Amino acid sequence: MNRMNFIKPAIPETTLRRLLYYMRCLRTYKKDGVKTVLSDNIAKKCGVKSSVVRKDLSYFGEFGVRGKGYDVDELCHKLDTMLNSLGPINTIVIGAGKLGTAIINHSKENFKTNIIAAFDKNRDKTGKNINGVPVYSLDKLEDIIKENNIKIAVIAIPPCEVQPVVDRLVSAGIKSILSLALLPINVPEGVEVSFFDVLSEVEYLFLKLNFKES
Amino acid sequence: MNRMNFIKPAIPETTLRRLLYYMRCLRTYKKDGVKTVLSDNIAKKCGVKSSVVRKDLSYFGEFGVRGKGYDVDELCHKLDTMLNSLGPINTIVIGAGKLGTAIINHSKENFKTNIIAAFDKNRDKTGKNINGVPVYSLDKLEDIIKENNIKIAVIAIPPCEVQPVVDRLVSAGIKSILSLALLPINVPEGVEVSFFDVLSEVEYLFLKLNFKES
DNA sequence: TATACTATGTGATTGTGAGAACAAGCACAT
DNA sequence: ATGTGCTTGTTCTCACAATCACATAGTATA
Repeated sequence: MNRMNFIKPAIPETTLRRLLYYMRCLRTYKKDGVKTVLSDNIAKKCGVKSSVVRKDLSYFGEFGVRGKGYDVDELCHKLDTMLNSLGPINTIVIGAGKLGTAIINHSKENFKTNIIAAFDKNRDKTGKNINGVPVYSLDKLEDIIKENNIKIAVIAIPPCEVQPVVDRLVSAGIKSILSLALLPINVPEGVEVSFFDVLSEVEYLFLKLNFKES
Repeated sequence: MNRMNFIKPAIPETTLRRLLYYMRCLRTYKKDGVKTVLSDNIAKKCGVKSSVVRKDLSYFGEFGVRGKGYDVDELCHKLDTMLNSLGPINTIVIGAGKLGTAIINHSKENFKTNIIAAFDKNRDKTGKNINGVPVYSLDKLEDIIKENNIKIAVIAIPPCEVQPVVDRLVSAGIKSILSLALLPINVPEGVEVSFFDVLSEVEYLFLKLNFKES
């Protein structure tokens, strides 16, 4: 049954995360000129079971043909349309230093996520462009967020300056913060914070290896 | 009950991940000179329930005093000791380009994760040091992995070159791969792959906002 | 020393996601 | 037209994680 038309169905977070894998996978199939795929093809590529793929897709609709599989172009298109109907993925980056710049440049190779503005307190950074993305003074923060109805912000500034900026982001309407600084930050109910750091991920993998295996 | 001394207890993955948050949180408490914390203090900082904190900690031992809370120094020290007893978190980075270099430099500010070697197929990169980390030719891959008993590798090379390198990593004994390239990769049973990309994370947060809220 | 109070540690319960198995449906051959 | 084979969509079961609630054990105070 197609639940797509209902408002806000309860889709598991794990499903949403895997959906990104599937999309990625489907795009490479499309690029390679593959016409049809089975749930098991996708599953193997993404390292999950085929029943998981089918169940995940079933949250969004019926896309396949029994006995035959999924039409790559069609599935790709339908999922894309569905996601585009949610509006553009607009985001801002706080901090136009090394890390911020790297993220902005990296984003230009990715057509999904739009970084529409960067912010820096440093005078010699503001007013310029980084790969087409304007760098504003932090004074403009609230204005830009409200004008563009931004809900997600990426924070790439030194740890000690994080909390005041977070407070401003929250009161300006930001609902989800991706922090590249490792220290814990305080936000009110309803705002989500995730941390993002390669070395933390390595630490986690390390713990996992040590506490799960044999 | 302290399960630390038993071999490979079944600790939930979610607990392991949160443990990193707690540690991070405890270090800032320590730095701020806070002597004692309650499970609820940690919980609020990390965005979880206090009972979750207590249960998570209980997998590793009894660290608190009823009616009083946790001694910050003591808890910090005990958890650190426990993790150090697992041995050093040694890892290697494949690819000494922009991304690889950034990670290596970043790792120098983090005392937990040791990057002990980098690899690159490019002749003008090999033989040099990046912030103290030697850059080897890819020929040395298997030797270094085996000599140092490396289990985790971070891949920061162009997508098209990923799969052959993965195959070599796996047969050299790598158990966990963190890929910074977005394309799916194939590994045998028992080897885990995670993907890591800021913009994918933004995409995920976006989906989460749209499919979870109100 | 006794009593009230406070916060931990844990057993029990609820909830949620993964995996397996099966029913349903389409294509194609005969 | 009908049957066969194949893969999807879905139900059901199991396992695991989050949450609750309470017993436990310490502190503080009079």
